[in-house]
Amino acid sequence: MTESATPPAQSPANMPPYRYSARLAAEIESRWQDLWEQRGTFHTPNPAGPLADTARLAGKPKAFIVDMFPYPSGAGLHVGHPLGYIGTDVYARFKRMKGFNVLHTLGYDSFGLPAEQHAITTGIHPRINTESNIANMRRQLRRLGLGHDQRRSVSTTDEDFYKWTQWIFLQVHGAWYDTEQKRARRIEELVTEFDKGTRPTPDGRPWSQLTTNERHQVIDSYRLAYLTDAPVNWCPGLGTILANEEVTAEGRSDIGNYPVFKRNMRQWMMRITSYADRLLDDLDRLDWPEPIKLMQRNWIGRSVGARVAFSSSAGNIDVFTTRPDTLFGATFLVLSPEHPMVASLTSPEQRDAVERYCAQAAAKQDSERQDDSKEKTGVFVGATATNPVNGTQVPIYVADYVLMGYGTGAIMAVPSGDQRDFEFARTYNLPIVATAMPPDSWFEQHDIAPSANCSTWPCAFTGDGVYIDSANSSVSLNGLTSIEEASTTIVEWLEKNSHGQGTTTYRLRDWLFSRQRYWGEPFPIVYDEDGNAHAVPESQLPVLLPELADFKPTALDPNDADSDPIPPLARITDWTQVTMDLGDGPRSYRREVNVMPQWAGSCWYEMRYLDPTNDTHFVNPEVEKYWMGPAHEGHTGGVDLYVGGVEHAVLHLLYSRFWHKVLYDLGHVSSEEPFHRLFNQGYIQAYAYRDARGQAVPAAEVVENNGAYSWNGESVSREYGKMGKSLKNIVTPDEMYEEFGADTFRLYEMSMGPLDASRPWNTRDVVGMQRFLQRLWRNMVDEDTGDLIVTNDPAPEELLRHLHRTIAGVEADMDGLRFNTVIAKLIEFNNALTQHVTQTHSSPRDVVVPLVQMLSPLCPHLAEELWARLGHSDTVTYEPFPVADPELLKEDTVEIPVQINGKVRGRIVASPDADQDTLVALAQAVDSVAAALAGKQIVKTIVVPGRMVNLVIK
RNA sequence: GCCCGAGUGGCGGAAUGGCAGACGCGACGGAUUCAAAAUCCGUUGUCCGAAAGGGCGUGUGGGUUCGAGUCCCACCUCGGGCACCA
Repeated sequence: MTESATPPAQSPANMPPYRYSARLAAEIESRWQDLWEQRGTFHTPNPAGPLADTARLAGKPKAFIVDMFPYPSGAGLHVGHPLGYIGTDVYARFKRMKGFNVLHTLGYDSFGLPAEQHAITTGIHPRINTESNIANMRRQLRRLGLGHDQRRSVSTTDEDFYKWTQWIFLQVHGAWYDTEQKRARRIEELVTEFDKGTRPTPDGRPWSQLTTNERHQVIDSYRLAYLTDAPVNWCPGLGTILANEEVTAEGRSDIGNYPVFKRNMRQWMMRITSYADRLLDDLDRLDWPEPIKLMQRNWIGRSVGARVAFSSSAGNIDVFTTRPDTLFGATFLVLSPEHPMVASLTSPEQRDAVERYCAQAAAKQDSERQDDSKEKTGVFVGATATNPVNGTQVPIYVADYVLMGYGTGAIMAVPSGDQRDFEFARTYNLPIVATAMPPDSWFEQHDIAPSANCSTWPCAFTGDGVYIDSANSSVSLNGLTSIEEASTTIVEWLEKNSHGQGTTTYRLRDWLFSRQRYWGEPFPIVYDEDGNAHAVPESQLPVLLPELADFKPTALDPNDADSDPIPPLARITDWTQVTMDLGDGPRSYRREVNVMPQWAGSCWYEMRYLDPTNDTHFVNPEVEKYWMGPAHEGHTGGVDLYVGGVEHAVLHLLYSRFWHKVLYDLGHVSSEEPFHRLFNQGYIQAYAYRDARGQAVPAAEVVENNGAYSWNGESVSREYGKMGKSLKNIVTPDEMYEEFGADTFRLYEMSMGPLDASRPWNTRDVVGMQRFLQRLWRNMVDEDTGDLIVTNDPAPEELLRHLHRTIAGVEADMDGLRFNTVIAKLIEFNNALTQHVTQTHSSPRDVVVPLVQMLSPLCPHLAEELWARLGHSDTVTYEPFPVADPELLKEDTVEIPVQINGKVRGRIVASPDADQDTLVALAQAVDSVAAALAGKQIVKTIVVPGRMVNLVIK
């Protein structure tokens, strides 16, 4: 049997004419999909604007359910792609039946590198490709029966979408971060403060004395979107800047294998670091998976410590440390090779060595420098600095294990308290001084005698110890026992004596926001003759991406590190040069020729679903308030459920939170967070097979025999991972529609396991879900005549009780997105119904109706069909979800296990609320229990009423 | 190296600290059929046993508890994230 073989084709000739087969399913499904579209079944009402229908939303709570929108790939879908979309569709349909006004749709993230790269290889314009890909994906997804409001589907490349991406950029550009109020404010308010003198200008001169250019520069330095020289990966051979992910470990381009150079270039940045604390702290309020929160916390990387000034001949050297308590143990300083003071500190004797070392470091790739398996290297600069706590002269080194981009790019090295410093000190024979006496257990663990003499230590000690040798005339840490206490003490001293201050640094960097590409949103920015950036007025948005026949980047001499990129847009000189009136008459300006990164559109797209055609606002404020809502009890506001892959844990989910907070601060949105509840769906994985030469062979043709795999008689090896064209293991939804129908396919994907777990695809297993639907269909429809076999006779009580147990369980599991156990419960109930139908040849309406209702979120087409056959003229979509009757949930009797010493030895049947004495008496009367008890003494009796009895004997 | 997450039948997976293996696949047996497919019914953790029944079982080793897949400690394996962040 092959792993993913298709079952033998059914023979329609011998099949009963009304069997629920793939053929019948296809007929039902396409009919209902057309009906839904004609009737606008999934059109969701807004409280205002063109989509308003206040009557339909009256009294209903709202549920805004969003999938992470896809990039419209040309490769088409495989069965792994729709997993999350099916999950959200089932949930959305469930919530509709629970009386919620549900908004669910899907847009397309169409700008960016993949589309552009594809265009470059094929020579087809990205717009053409993008549009045909979107059309194809819409077709494939429509066939799945997703209940989306199609009127609200948007694409980030639509002009009336990216108009608002540009508008939001201008909001960010037009804002600054007030560190006192801890929020973004409009740049005009900053100007007012400067003008009034309530806020001093950077150099202290009155605002009125600054020239226009000077004012412009001061204001620009405060903006949340700003220009700066930032190091980038410049690849002249491709004519473009590359993302870190696109550069190989050897420092060459992933595509084309050209050299890549680190260079500073003028780039747009977003001041996300201003929001570091809020992005970190607000995580606590979100209903997100803990691992994702943890990844964001690590990414932001807040570390609390101190800056300490060490004086030197070239001025003060600021170091950052998280362990100010170890200051007395600092025996040398280390500067990053890029540190601006390196040159001025270097002595003439050491100049050659230092320059050589820095040049080597500059030539290295980040990945090389960060390979911590290698030995630490560094060079003495020939100068010393003074430790402010004890006046010690400590040598200054330059070493590439210190990074310029973190803290101050300079550290104080405490070899006794930091493993990296310890290794460096051992390599260069630098002194190691203990400032804390480790506990005896630490010495035992390392098999050495307790001693403060670090010469015997095998490594640094980083825990809590008793402080020693840590005092000067005005402060002493000696005798303290905790890092926290010692740190507080020494920071107070540093601040009092102006040697430093407590401070917090972050691993998070500002966001590099420009790309030297074509397929992205143009910046709404122009430059004047002095090079000052100006915002394009709102009234002139969108700044359209100009049509460009040759959209390829200009390739340059691959080895010329000093060349400059020529972004595609720079070549259209009649576009880049523009005359406009920015309030001081028509002038000539030069447009920004970079474009925004792929992330820009995805930072806010969900809000455009709310009001997709609005041409005066990015979203009508009333509509925004209704769907995104302000925070309330246990809810941060924003999207109610956001489902997508874990790969967006940091970048997209951090950038979008940042933009949302800026919009909140400026009063444009009513919630502080965009996504209240986040759920990461797992991935569908698949087996792939390779022959002896390592070539992938078609997985569908591989034969398994006793755990060995072969293809065409040749033995092949199996691996487990992604589905991919090159692995020849792709299974498409279209194949599943063809063989089983969309409802069976949906059901299988939901039944494979919990939604957040990854699982292997097995086409062989799909048939189980089809059999279930066949049995369910047969329980209501005669396979030979097509007649309904449903009667109005009441169901037997036992079946009714089973139904209500099922309702209660299904409802709870639906709410928790546990669709796999929902399906198990429905199958169990349907199996019980089958027994009844087999005996009576009829199906009681009072259990069939709720069964169809419960099935409808999972298998909407089949449910609609049965619903109509049961005599309803309207869709089942908005029917109330069945409610479990508490009376029918109570059992008259329950079977209870009787344990002897924790092992089951018998069973009793009793009333669920029988008391302890009754249960024990019943238990002792059971033969097997009595036998086990014979001659023994019961020393303890544990009874959980309605659940179990345990007799402890000896 | 550090930080997360996960280990349950032949396979995917179920189990508020209370009958381990729900449900599905596969396999085996039977009904139906000229025959097969499809469909329906039954069996299916493992070992001993003819059976009744019993022993053993949730990665490994300890612990808490009347009772542990579930809680605690240590370890092993796999998956993921970060990676000289001072």
